[in-house]
Amino acid sequence: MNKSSSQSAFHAIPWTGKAILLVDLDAFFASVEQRDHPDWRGKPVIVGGDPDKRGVVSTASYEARVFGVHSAMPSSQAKRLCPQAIWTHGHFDRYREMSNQIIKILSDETPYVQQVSIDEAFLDVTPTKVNTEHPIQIAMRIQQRVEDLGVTCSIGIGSSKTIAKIASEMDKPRGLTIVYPGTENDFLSPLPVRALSGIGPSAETKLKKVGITTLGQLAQTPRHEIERMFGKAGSVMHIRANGGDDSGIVTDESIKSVSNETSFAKDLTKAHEVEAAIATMASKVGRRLRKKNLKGSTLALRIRYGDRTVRSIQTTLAAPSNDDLEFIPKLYKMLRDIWHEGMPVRLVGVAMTGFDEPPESTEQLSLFEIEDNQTNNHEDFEPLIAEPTKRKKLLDATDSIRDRFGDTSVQFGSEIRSYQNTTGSSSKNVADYK
DNA sequence: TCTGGGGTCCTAGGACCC
DNA sequence: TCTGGGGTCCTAGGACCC
Repeated sequence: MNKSSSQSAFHAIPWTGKAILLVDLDAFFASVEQRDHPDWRGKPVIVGGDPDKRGVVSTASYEARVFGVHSAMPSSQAKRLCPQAIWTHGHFDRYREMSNQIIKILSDETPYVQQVSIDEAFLDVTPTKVNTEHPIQIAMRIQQRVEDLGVTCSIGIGSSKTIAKIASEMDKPRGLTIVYPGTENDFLSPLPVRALSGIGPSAETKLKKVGITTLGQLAQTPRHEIERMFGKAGSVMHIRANGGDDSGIVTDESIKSVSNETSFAKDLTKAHEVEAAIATMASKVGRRLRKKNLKGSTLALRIRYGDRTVRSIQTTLAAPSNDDLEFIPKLYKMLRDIWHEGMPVRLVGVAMTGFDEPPESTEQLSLFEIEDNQTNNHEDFEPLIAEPTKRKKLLDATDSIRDRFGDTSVQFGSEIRSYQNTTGSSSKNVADYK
């Protein structure tokens, strides 16, 4: 990319003050699928759960959106609207990989990159004496480089994160929307309150009851009235509706929780089914914690009942843990506090939070060591897990095997039951694997 | 055959300590 | 002996985001 030549051909109103970009990848998951499957390009593609298993749409390609399909729509409804759509459950490692490549592109422009999700990031590209380039030029170069990777993005440019975010949504896909400093209030005032990040269905309803439907009306309402309705959040939304938002780019966001949850095609009612589901979720959480080298001190269990009401229970562990063999029994105890046999269970979730302790140094076993440590004998299994350091090695080894051969390749007793009960698929235990 | 799964942040009440 | 207040931790629930 030749900066000087593109600069000479570039004419725009000079940018004064802070410049924030919001880069949003267009229909990201579906776009990656179309990139990776050339024959899917130009066709409706839906990434989401099964229509007959209470699934929802994660992302719909623009070709599918023409039929009215959109994110979070029940898959069953999407299927009715667009029966010819190509359906996939998604390949999240692949999306993560693409996302990382794009973050690298953004990091070439500035160190002030804040990734807000797998498909969105803020950048601070405020012109300085050293970096005099116009924000629009930077945005155009980012769009080109992202397209070179085979997906597209929309970008909003403004004087704050709030403005950049809303601007990015004005024109999709491949849009570039600029809100010049000083024009923020004209830009915001006609927009519906829902345009503001932080105002969801609940706040929208509450505001409508007092006659506020636009950001202009929200901005004109005395601050204290909005604070009375929404507390601290109200103060923030009032400031933002008035074009104010001095929040900066946060670059070092550490993980605060790791969770796994699943909804069932049919509600569970039997204790062994619910316990098996909990064990499966817990083992996934444990594995991800170990992968991230994290140990959590607060363990939480979440149940959604047949009537969709939710209950949760959490407990503080005596010592931080990432060992599901250790905390699964605790989850069973917690389960008894919020559920009894016969109550329909629609969803089970397990979460670990409380990562206060600095992560301990990574200690990985090589594949050779794993094979050396691997046992062929089921009788050796129990004594092996009783001793903490050996247990860590066992967990490392099973994690590695799962990485290579998939989740169902290695299962502990409590999990095996879950697969037999819910899917009927065959499974192997550690001892069978070699 | 309506409404997932991964997160973050806030609130409010109770326990406990000083 | 009684009362109070602040700070902090813990817990459950809920709003919101992508």
